[in-house]
Amino acid sequence: MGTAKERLLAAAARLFYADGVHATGIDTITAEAGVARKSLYNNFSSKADLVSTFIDARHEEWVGLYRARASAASTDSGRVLAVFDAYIDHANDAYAKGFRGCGLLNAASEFPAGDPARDSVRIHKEQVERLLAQGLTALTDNARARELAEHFSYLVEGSVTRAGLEGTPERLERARDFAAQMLDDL
Amino acid sequence: MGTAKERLLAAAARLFYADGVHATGIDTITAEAGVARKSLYNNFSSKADLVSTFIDARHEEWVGLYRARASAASTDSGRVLAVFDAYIDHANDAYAKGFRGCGLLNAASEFPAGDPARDSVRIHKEQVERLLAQGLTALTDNARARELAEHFSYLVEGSVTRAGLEGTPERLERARDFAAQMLDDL
DNA sequence: TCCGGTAGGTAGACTGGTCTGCCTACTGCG
DNA sequence: CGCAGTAGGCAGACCAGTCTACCTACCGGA
Repeated sequence: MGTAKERLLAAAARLFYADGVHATGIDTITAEAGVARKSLYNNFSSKADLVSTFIDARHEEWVGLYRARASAASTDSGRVLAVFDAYIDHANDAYAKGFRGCGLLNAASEFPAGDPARDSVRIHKEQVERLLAQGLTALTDNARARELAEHFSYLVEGSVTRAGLEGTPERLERARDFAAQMLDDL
Repeated sequence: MGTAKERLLAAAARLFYADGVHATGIDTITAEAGVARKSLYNNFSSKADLVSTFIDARHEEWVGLYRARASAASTDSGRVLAVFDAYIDHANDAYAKGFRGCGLLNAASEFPAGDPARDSVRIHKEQVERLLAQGLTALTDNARARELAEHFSYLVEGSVTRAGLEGTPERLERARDFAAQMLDDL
């Protein structure tokens, strides 16, 4: 069953994603994890600390999905498109209450401007763009790679948002197609 | 000062945008509006009703910004890019606690899958894409117009999300540039 | 081998505060 | 009068977080 900390983090991830951060109470998390409330405060200093850990874990999880896709790709284009694939994998995961878009963007939108949680998500999205740019340098010059990375970032984030509203990964796949066509045209 | 209903809606819009829907209580809204709690329940059947009205009002407000930009545009391309301009206008509005991206997307992300609030926002975003497609039919054939409208929708939604994380409209302007270049290449 | 300390788990009471929503009583105005 | 507003009390639920008390499991030393 894993340690109390692992189970708390897994339960929090499920509930935060499905219902939102503010809508999920401490009692709900401990009940879902099958753990005493004290154990939560033994492992996390506050709910904000749990949220922060959740965001970092989500980030690592996505990077893992991306790396798996990137190392399995056989072409330079494929390695760029691995960013889209990682999001599609994410969308195809089983979600208790349906696909609802990017968990990090959803979490960020619950916090006011200037909140550390928003900064963490901003940095995560900047890293996604950086990974796109790195992949693109194998295909074109540096300036164009940066420009395309920014363009692809908007395609990814926009399509994952639309996909989340509709509950299916279709729009992510469409965005991937657009990106693939642009790579072909290079 | 306007009627109690108007002031409640304006106060709710400010607070929902700045702090989020769940984080904003009834008392905070009535205090911000300078209105008694009873007046809220005289004009809205529940907080959910107020949220629903807020979403509809935001949609109408955005359509107004778009129409102003579209009718001021002198070229077919300009009328397509008016969608980006409407979002940039929106971002440049004065926000009490800073620009935080699209208020409708932020609101939607606070509700679980299947909630009517999410449906309203999904329909809003579909209408934005439809407006893009309508503008694009003046510039290319129908199939390509639909495809480009989808692509531009992702550019808009992705860049407004990134812009919201960073607190400035810069990324929206970059996305507009990308779209403008694609229109030039038609 | 046994003994005692420690770490981390359980259950659940409790505080102080906020949430939505309903209620009464009063006021100003057409 | 009647309506729409005001102020504010109140109920019932939920919130984060603290606390007590008990229960293992393990580990090091006599």
